[in-house]
Amino acid sequence: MNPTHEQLVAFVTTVEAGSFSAAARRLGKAQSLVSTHVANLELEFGFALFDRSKRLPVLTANGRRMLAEALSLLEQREHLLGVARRLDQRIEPRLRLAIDEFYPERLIGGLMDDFAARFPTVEVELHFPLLDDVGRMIDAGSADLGVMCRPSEPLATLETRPIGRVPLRLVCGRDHPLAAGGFEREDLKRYRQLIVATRGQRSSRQAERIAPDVWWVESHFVMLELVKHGVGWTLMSDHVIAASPARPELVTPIAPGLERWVELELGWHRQRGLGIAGGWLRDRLLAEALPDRWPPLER
Amino acid sequence: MNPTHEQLVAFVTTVEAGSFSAAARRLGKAQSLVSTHVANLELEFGFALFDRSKRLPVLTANGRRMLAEALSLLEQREHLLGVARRLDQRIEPRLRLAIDEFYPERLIGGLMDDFAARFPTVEVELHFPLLDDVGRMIDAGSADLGVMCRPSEPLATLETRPIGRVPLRLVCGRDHPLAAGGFEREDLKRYRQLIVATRGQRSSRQAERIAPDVWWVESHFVMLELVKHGVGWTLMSDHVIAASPARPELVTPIAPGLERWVELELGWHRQRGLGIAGGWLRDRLLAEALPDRWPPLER
DNA sequence: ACCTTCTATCTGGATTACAGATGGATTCCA
DNA sequence: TGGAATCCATCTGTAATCCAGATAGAAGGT
Repeated sequence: MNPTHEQLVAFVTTVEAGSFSAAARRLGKAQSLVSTHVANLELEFGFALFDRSKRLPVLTANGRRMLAEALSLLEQREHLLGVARRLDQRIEPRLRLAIDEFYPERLIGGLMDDFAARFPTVEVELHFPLLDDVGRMIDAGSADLGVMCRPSEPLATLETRPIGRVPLRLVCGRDHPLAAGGFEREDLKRYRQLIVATRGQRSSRQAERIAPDVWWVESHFVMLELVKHGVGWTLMSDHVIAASPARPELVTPIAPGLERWVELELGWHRQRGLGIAGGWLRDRLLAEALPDRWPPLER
Repeated sequence: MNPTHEQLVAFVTTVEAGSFSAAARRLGKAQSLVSTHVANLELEFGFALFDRSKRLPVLTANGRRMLAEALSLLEQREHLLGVARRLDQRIEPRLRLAIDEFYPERLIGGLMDDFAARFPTVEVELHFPLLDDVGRMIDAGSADLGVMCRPSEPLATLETRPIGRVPLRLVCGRDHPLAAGGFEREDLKRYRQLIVATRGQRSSRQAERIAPDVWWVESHFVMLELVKHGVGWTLMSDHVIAASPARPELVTPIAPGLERWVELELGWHRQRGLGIAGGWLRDRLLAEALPDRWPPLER
């Protein structure tokens, strides 16, 4: 009986993702690889981990029991890697950042300039994921450090610190009924609301909905295009609005009684830890938290 | 950074065995494989685990730190395997026993007869190791269940239960000065003592020495041949004496004040556990412990 | 009924794993 | 001091394994 790390990862990721195909997408592997890894694990163990009578695999009782063991083992392994990483006196060769699009880009520029000067040998990957969750990327090992919106259900494997919040403004098209302002908060419910979210995020984003009529869109830019055309209204941060090609056709009317913001936090893997360069960047990001007061948008 | 299970096993076994070559022998692998596994682990970690300036590798400070992590991880993995094994309702296909030669063979015959009837599909390996330590075999995974002498430094990874003791008799050749009997205990020190032990066991067997002049021999049978020829005397159990081709030329004089015996115990891997068949045999071996009184040797 | 998505199986190419041979160095013993 | 034994690192060749991608069948949703 010799289960491999990859088999255990395939098993655990299948449970978390809900299917072999979703697990494969998350891991960046072929679906057949995940399917085969789990099947081989079941052969080695001598019992089924999943019930496959329906289209989607469902954990068996034994599977639940082994899931607990596998999670524990993978956690222990991350711990070992974390210890090794801390003992490693070298600067890591690569750092992968995942930054939610709500985080203002202008804060990153100067910081990464300093980083480049200090760590010229580190290859940086800068992701602004939307189709993936930042927290899940860190958990899965495809990102080392990330800026994310505070999740409703935080992942236990992440170490997180709050770094501030970004205020959100009401945005609509010039011809939208809300464009002139002078309306009550209740009036917002009469018009369609657009919310940015990926397929897996709808449940966690339900708290953001105000209107009963909601469209979910997987792109900030596309959504603002729709807003420009009067499809509905949304709540968006200044820097995203400023960067949109639709900017000239967008208006941000005063919404009395509507103070909304996005709480952002920095996260990294608790056990895996960070290298020297990653630790430096984390400390800088924590030190330079978001400002409390925001300048008004330039016209 | 993706250390494999085999790399961690090679690392840990090298520490325990004292060298890459000894680890390779213990694992039944090529020396180059162990050497390469550890070297690759060091490349991944980014620091040396061993100091190789002398002929034998010596753990570095970082290596000691990683050893603790690796042992913990391997223990956790054994735990997972143990859980899987207990959930596995099938009878295991193979059971490997390692039995110290001090354990009387005649107690095994009937027991294994019952075992064969009850578990006809289980392939049994029966080892009577001398060049290997029973406890280490279980620890390393090359034996599932074992009968061993109580070690002076028990392995923490083993679950053990005492199963009795085997009395030892003084044995010498017919022409040896001690053959006639009628001597005091102090007289034993005047003659050479022969002790069975492998290379790694001398330190743990020091407690058995009575005479200052000791020969260490790696075979019960060879040792009794030497005793027959008057090279020295030894302490041995009845059943080993009875089975020796040298038996007719050996005598067992009464040694007043010399009560010696070997404490035997049953052991298995704490985390890895045992299957259904192995569990059955363990329970039978525990239930049928060694008798307290021994019949005299037949002439 | 049709489309989308999922799973299990199969194929082929690439990569990896490992045993064994070898040379150089260290250590021990006579 | 010299020879033998043992150890380690490197190299080679063979075999086995790994994985992506294609495919067919089934489940589920609209």
